[in-house]
Amino acid sequence: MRESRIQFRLRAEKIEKHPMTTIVRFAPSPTGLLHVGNARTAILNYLVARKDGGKFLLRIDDTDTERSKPEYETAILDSLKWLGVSHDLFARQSERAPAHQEAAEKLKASGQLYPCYESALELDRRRQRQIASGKPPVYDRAALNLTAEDRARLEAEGKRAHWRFKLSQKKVAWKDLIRGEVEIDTAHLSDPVLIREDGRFLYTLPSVVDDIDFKISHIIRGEDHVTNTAVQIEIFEALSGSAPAFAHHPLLIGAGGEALSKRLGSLSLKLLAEDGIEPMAAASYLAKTGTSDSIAAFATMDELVAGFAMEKIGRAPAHFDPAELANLNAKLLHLLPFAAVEARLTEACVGGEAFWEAVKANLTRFSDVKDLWPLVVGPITPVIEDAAFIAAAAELLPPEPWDELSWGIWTKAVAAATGTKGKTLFHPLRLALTAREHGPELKKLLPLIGRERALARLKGETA
RNA sequence: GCUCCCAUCGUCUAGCGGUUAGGACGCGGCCCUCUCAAGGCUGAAACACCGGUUCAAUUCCGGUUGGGAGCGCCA
Repeated sequence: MRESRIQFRLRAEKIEKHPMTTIVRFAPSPTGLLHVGNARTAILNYLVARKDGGKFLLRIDDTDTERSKPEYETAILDSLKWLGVSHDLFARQSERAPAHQEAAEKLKASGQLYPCYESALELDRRRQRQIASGKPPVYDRAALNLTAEDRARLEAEGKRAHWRFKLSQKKVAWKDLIRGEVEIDTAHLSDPVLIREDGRFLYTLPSVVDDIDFKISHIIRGEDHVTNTAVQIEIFEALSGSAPAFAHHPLLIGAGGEALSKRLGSLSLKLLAEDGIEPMAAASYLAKTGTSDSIAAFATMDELVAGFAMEKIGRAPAHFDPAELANLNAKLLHLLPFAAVEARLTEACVGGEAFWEAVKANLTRFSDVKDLWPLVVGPITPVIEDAAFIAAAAELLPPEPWDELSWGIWTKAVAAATGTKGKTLFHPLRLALTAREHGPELKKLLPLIGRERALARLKGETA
């Protein structure tokens, strides 16, 4: 009896926990480049999908035909690919007009979508007036009082209607996966325009229709959408009788506390890539900032998936600091094994495993390997300040084969012969061999340089 | 102007009435070391303010201040 009840409880919890398969979506509008704020939303969605074994829909929200550009869509796709956020499903809102139309007809039939005839200019003036007199700029629903005759007259005058969704003017509440209980009073909101005067849809209705048709289980987006969510829940309910789960994450703000805006073109992923930021450094930073986890470099998405939990996301805006990302980038490079970069080293026409192991701790960005490679293969024009000392050192260069011990053997011999030690011993050798004050450890570099080339440099030749 | 959210080291945060207020990044020092890194050890660094409630507030409540967001025929 007791046992069976526990079993029942367990089963019930399981069902409740996984009522359906997780399907999330990331829905950028192709009106600009993907920036770090969008990318964070994309990653969060991706991690949820991966963690739950669900699916990730990439949806291009291109209902604004004036501002949407195919080249932006391409750029967004490229950026997501670079980031390592892959999608299972793909859709473009512009291609789903019939479904949107059908939904609109349904709402018109039920009287929840009503025609309005005010001009944009008129509405704008009205808003100004409301704000000036200290009132919230909310649409007064004047069009709701229009009779059939009024409408016929306006139409006859050549006026075309735009259509608004009739809000319940009640409180809409949901349990936000990040913010907890949220309650929005739609009485404080304007009835949203769903269809423009020219017949094109605004983003609100297509978004809901597509979320329903693609069986989206969780809508995870920035907190700039919370009031939209109240509106959209009402549309969800009008159309399908239920709404998905919602999670609104805090927005990213600039290192100095200023707003991050896509429209200002700030901090696009494209720019980060050009700056030599590793995709996984960006992904690690964006997945971890604003969470209770330490911000650290992770080499694979799998690790980020393993550590992900919605509960770890905070409720306050997080600062995005490019300097911190650059630092994380270096950290990531330092922990990458040769196998992870082999192809890229080949592509960059630089050395293999020994070279990577010798220089990786000195990298801030991957492209630094190109600057370091000449230390090994030349040409390097040596800097020799004390010719006699260097000549003496050259005489003592041990015979090959060389390994990491060769450096020690050689420098001990030089020390014994010349009576120098410490910096006065090593500094001239470094300058002669690499022409630089600083650089990777010479015990690792020397075998790579090789005896012939080392000797040439010690003789003052460019090699 | 109105509505909503937030407030702990410089940054990301842990804390859920009694703690030497913990960790991570960054910063300083020491060690290692030919240098710069890397690595090891170590140090400095925070409860925004004012009122309540309470034996006791970082923690609960109210206000102030500060920050974020929304109020489009944008998304």
